[in-house]
Amino acid sequence: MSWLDDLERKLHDVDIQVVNDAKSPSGRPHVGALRGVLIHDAVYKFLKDKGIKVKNIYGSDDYDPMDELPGGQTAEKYDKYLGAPLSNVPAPEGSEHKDIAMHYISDFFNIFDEIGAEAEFYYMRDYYKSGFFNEAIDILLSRAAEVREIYKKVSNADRPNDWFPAQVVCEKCGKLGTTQIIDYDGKEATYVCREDMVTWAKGCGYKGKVSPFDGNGKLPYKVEWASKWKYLGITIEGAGTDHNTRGGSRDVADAVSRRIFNYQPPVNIPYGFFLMGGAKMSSSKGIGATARDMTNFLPPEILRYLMLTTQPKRAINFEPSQLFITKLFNDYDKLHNKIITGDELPDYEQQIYTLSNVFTDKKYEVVDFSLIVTLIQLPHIDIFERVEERFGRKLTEAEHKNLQKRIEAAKYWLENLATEEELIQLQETLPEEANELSQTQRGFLRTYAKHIKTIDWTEEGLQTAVFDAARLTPINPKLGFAAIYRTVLNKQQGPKAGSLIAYIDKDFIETRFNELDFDIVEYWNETSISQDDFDAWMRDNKDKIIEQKEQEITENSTSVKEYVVSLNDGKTYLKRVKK
RNA sequence: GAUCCAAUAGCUCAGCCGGUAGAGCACAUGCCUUUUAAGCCUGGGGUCCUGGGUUCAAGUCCCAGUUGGAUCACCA
Repeated sequence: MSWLDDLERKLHDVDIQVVNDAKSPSGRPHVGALRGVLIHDAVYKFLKDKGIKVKNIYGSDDYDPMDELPGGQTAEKYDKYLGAPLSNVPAPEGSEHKDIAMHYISDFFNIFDEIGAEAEFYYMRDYYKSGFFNEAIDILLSRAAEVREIYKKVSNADRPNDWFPAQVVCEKCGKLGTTQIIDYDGKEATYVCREDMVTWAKGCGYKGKVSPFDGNGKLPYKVEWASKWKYLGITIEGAGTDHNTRGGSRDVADAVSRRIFNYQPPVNIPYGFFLMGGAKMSSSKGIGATARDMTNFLPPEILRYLMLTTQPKRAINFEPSQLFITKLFNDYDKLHNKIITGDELPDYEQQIYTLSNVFTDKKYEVVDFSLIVTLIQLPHIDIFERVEERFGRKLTEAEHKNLQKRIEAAKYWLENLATEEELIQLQETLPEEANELSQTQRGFLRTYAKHIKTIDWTEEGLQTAVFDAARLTPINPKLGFAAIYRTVLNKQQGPKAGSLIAYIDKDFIETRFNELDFDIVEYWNETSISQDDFDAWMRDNKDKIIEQKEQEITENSTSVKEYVVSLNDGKTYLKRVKK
């Protein structure tokens, strides 16, 4: 995988590589946040495998000001907290956590385990309150003019001379996002809590003087980023494309890091968004899948595969369609099967696999996802039993677990993502589209309905009967199947016909298959062969024939001769010859 | 306005360090007859967006442009 090899070449010359990523816990993290998690985790695992000393840290930026109302919460309750540090905002009703930052981040951190990501967590509130960033705050406030210059030069943003690169928590209203430090004497900062500081929060107008240290103050995002690099010794940190634009936050942080802290910025891994059906998912609006949704849906190895097989720079365009999901599972399975059969693989494919399949050993057999999707839509089917039947053995523990997770994924997909058309739906009445079936197909349905009266109503029997009926029509079995799916499900394809029919009422099937108008003369026209062709066929098979019957039938002054011929392979063919 | 990403078969895309253009699906032919999103064989189909440059050699590297998507310029 080139991007990892690339990265290895760019590593800083230090004793220990520190990989960092962070999330502001301002809402339920959307699935895009997982891309960062998995990219950084992949880097961590990749370097560790190479014998390079490395640690992976992940921060909760919980001292950031709350800049929007939490999803599903009332303005009444939370308006007054807009602009306050997230760690100081109370959690919503019913939460087991005290503050809203912990409320949101704790479940997100749980996800790490579930998807096999390893990281040491840290919380920015702790760093601020413990004074860890005191030195950074002092340096930045003292050199405010240089920071203003950087803002101007790098992102062409004008910062007035009474703007300082830190904010303090207002002693009166507790807000942080609304305060502007206008002076710093080396010990204390003079600030105003401004009404018009930002659009998303209103300050109280208070003016005061306070020490900006030990949690009283906080650095704004861009310079905070540079401070984290310097004081946490971060050497590798990717970020989404939103940060990576020219003059964007990454550029500002880079400049601050170099010029103020004399620290080489970490190796960057710019990565693209995670798009859902072509649209960017937004956590704030409560639309699109959250990280939690996606983790509940996809098995970890599939999710990891999806995130890692796409080159970081490219956007992942996730579609919840059956086609897309099936392909995703199949792509992974293909790779997995190559691994278990020991095929030669390009290095990067091997790498992706190793980084994707982090939980189980490699020696398990996977069950096709679309098959599972089909089976769980049919009642009374024990999938585990059916799979063991097919494998011809008991499932191993790993296989059982894997299958269980896939069944859950299939259920999730059916319940939350599948469209009407993708569901298997028994048609209560004969679908309109069935009128497009040929007379041959109609004849087949009638033949089949008649044939299954005489057999055991079992999945296998019903499946075999399709082929028997096809020979007796005669019709290409493919078209026969199509006729069944059209009349029963109003689809072109469907689950294995025998299994499907086995779970449907007998009378229903018989009625349905005889329901279409039937023009027997046209049917004969379509299915008849010439006497010569018939004779040729008989010559070809003459050694195999064990029984032969014939009859002539007439309808509307048209006559055909039907030959029913049984061969020694146990199969019976009908040949129809036009008179 | 600036920046980033993309453009390759009908569709979705792969193409790692420059070396005779690939896969899946779709399509077509043939086979098979317990194939139903779970058969098999074979085949057709490409101006690798355009124009220049570097090179013995460019889908790949460089420059300019076209089209589409995204991001930033307030905050994180």
